[in-house]
Amino acid sequence: MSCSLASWGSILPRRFYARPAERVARDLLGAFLVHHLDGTTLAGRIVETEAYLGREDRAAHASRGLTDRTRVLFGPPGHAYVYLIYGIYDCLNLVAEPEGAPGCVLIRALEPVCGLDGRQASGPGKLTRAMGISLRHNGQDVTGGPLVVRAPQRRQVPPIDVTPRIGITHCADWPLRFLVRNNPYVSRAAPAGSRASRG
DNA sequence: CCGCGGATCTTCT
DNA sequence: GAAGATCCGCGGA
Repeated sequence: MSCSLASWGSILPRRFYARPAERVARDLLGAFLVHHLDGTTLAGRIVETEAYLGREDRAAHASRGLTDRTRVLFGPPGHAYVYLIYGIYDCLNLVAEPEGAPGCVLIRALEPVCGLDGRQASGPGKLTRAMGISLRHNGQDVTGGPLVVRAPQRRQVPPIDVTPRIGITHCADWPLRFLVRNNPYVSRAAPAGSRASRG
């Protein structure tokens, strides 16, 4: 992999995101998160995601309904939802589902591709720090602009593991975490017994 | 290797 | 006023 644009596919269109969050989360594996910042390009391959749903998902911010904070989640798909966690780290999500229906995908780990200069991007808090992503990106369109997601150049689906989500107390056993199998850049390995797959 | 506590602050009750 | 989609460093086995 390199910083050359030829290494990546085209920008994922809005219709890619206008689907159930768990489908979007799965299909984002292998795609590239690309950030053009201050004349430089930062990029990484998405290797770990989690889906967060709507009302029924008590682990999701959207389960509390429409508030100032969750407005972006109810808006059109293909936008960034960035929030501050524990007063320290910013977490990046991509809004899924058709407009009006809440749902998003938390980006949890990247395999460094370009410009990260040795910075770790494994873990949602470290990822945003490495990529220069912060609260100012909240609500930004990721189908055009400085922060975009691009398809793999070849539409090859990597082997995928499915596990419960990390660090939550509600709905802690729902299988909504997706990771590229055996990839060394995932934030945590798949717990024993929770392994599932799709080729 | 595993578990625990602290940092730090926004959001919602 | 409490909890929280995190991370790091410490102590013990």
